[in-house]
Amino acid sequence: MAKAYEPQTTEQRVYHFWESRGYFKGVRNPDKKPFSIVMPPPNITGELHLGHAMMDTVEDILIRWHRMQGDPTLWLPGIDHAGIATQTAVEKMLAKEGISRHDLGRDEFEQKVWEWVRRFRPIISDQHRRLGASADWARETFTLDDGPQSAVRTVFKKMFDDGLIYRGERLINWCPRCLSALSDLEVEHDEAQGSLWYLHYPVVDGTDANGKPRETGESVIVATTRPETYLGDTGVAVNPKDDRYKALIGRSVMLPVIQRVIPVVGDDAVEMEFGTGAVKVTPGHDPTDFEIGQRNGLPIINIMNEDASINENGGPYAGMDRYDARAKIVRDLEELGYLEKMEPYVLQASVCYRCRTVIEPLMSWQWFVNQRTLAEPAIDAVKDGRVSFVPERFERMYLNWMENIRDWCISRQLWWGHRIPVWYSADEDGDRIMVKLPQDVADGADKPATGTEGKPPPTIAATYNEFRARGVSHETIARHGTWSAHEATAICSIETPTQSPTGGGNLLQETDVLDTWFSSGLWPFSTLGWPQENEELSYWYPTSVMETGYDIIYLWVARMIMLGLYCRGEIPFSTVYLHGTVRNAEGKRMSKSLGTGIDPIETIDKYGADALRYTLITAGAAGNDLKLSDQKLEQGRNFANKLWNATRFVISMIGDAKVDVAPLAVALAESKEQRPNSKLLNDLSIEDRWILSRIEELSRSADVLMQKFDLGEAARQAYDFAYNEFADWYIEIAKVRARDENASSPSPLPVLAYVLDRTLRLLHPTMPFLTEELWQNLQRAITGFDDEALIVATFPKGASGYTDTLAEKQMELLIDVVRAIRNIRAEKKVEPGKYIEAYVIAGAASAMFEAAKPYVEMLARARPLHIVATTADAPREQVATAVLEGATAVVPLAGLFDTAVERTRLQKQIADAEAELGRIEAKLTNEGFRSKAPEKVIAAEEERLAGLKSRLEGLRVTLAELA
RNA sequence: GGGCGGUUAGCUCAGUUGGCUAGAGCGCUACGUUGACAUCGUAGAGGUCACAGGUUCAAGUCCUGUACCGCCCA
Repeated sequence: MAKAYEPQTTEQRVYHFWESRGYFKGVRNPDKKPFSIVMPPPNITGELHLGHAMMDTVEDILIRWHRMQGDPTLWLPGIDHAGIATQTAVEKMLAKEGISRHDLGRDEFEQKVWEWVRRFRPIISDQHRRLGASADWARETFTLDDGPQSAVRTVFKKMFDDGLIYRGERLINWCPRCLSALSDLEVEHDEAQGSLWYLHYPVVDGTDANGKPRETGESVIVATTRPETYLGDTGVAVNPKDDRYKALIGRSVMLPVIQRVIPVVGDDAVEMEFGTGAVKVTPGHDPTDFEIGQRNGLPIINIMNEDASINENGGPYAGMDRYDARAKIVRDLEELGYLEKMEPYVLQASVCYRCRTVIEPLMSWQWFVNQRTLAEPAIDAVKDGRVSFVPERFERMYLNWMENIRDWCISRQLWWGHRIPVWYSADEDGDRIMVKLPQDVADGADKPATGTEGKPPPTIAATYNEFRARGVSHETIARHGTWSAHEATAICSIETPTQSPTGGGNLLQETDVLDTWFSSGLWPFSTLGWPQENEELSYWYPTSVMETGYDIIYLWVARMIMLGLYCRGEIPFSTVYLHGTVRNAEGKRMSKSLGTGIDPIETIDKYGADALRYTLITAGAAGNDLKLSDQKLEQGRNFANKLWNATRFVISMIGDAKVDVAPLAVALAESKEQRPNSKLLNDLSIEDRWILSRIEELSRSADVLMQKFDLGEAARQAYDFAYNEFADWYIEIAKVRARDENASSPSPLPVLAYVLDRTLRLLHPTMPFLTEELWQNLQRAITGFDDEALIVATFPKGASGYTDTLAEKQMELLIDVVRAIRNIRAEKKVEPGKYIEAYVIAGAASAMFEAAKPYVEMLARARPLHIVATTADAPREQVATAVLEGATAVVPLAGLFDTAVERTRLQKQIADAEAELGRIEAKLTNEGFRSKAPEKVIAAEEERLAGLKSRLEGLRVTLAELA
């Protein structure tokens, strides 16, 4: 074995071993309860980031832990087509070649995206493997595979028939760059530095002789961050309680330049403190204004095109981009004296979560899903505990959102995704289908010309029938046109229909695709074959755990619960485990575009996958964000190396011999009934009994922690055990025993091998590569286990009830004595390698110390070491003394002795002990404590009191003798 | 405006259902290559658990309030 652990030469070989032996396959066993996780499908947009590393780590730990318990285990991986994100990514790639999707057209663009998919699928898959993910790769599913396609159409149809899906014209979030609607959840709010403009709207009263509105000379000043939207104003609102404006309600004002006369209305929603207290109302471009408009019967004027340029309703500004129009409008109003002032203002900009473009609220026909009906059972499922969250607090967040849920806009004007399974019959509704066709196609070209410079080609719009009347064929319209048909009859169908129910032909499918999260919401069962009912589905579903980031609790988790209950009447999973966001060392959100990202694969190359996994799982707690840094990764790497070397040492100690660990495994069987004979254990030396007692305790603890999803704490405890107990003490003592030529004590090898074996098992879920490699090396040196690989070896639950209290107490004392002598040596600056004489006044522990004498000598560099029964047997002059509970260490100092220093030492020990004694006595003399505290706690306090008292007495005697 | 968090050692964070002297990693100080490991070892320093009340025999942990910081939803 190499001198240091080399993950680079281990990981991929070990992974291949596992995969080639088929350990990852989910195999049904009707006699056993399954454990299943459906992996959140990473987006096909690119490579995995550390969030995925976190996801893989947590899920793989759970999966491996269950697999090691013999549970039928399925981890089902997948990839998400990620509609808007992938479309954006591919568009960016094409833009580098100077091509836009409009140059290619829908079909050809889609082919480009499929090329992208073929390129990234294997990359993503390999990255999961680098992380050690033991998923069932044969089942890997893509959201656009036939299965999920069929699931999507089936659910859509069911909802359509149930009246839960509807078309409607609503104010929606529109991304002018993606040219698509977004759901509320896909809009993010960024703080941005903007301005607040104060505009004069002249008050008018009737008309003058020329029929023009008559200005009264007064004006109302409104404040706005978006002056260009004044083009769409249909009212001014004031708070009816506002004395300044009360009188204006019912009167009118006139918009400058475009001279539209609009009413002043009263509405409680207007904040009197904001701006001037009078607000312009643009119902067509602001959600709050929309509501004010609805309440006060104000008309809606849409002033923008889909690309956020001003449309024909913008009068002189028509055709300008929204920001150019803003600048021009501000200039014009200023020149005409309508601009009161401008102030800097920090505003909440709503941006597209994919491309960061400022979204535009726009009136638009879209498809929606009614949410209230779906939410109710999903609320119940969490309230009654069928679905629980880890950590628990997310349950409250979930409920809060669910109880205030709003309808979900599911249509997207994209070219990539699940196309809505709705058709229109052109034969029957040809007059109600509005078609847009590229100009040249409408004029008879076979296909649109390329080279549109990133813009949609110029189109002309007409009804379907009008185009047909002009001689354009149905095929041409179907191939090159887009249509909006909200007045036509929607024919919803799972299979692609050839005619309408009433026999109409020339069907045109809805051009919109569905929100990606619609298909994601079906993921826990669409991946298992639904809508086909089959054995796989009935065995693995509902799944056990949904593990993902808390940032998509609404976007995804909530929808899976709603849709799972709706489609199959069953919860999709019983536990939701949410991990936090992995941030960089400065606490910044990692982002490729900002260059603050850390590549998980680079990290693995540098530190090893096990180090990364250990760090991710221990560096924080579930649901909390964590800052990842090189320092933390180093800790993981160092731990891996520590385990490597500890194992290497144990194996080298065993040498060519084969150690039989079976007797120990039997003696420490899980249930008491299986281990009636404890003679084997009783015959072992104290440190053996101690380390065995500790490893069993650790195993029991790990079992409990894992069940509670406390994965980080389980790993931390194993770390502490491996370092502080196994390596620092047990191995160090074993070294002495191994070198003991008299071989007076039994060989430590079986215990070393057994404890190491258990430790590797406990750590396997967290650090799979390293532990498998070490375990297999260890296997070659031992007999007694028939597990074929660690990945499928039994995860220890610990021998129930087995605690060797005496051994634990005595070892603690031994460790304390060694530390006390080391401490005295350090204080006196004794050369580290030099042996010095020492005494241990061991009293009742004399026999133990006598047996352990060689170790104490070696560990404390104390030779000759005298184990004596009473104080009288040890020197009292010129000695340093450490009085412990149960033993006293005495180190003769001769030339190094300094009475004053020793007195100070003793006095400090006394002071500490007295303070402690005071606390305990206060407790024990407290009536309330005596009567109300549990017996166990009282007994423990009494024991401590006794120990402390005798220790104090020893200290006082020693101090007295010193003087 | 509504909801959810956080505040514990110089830094980054753990701390289960309240119960020994509040822990870890990193950093810091001193020493050290004795045949597993310098990706190491030994010894050590370092904390009014944000603040103020309350409940309790007992509070970092439970309750109320305050301050500051953060996230989510409107």
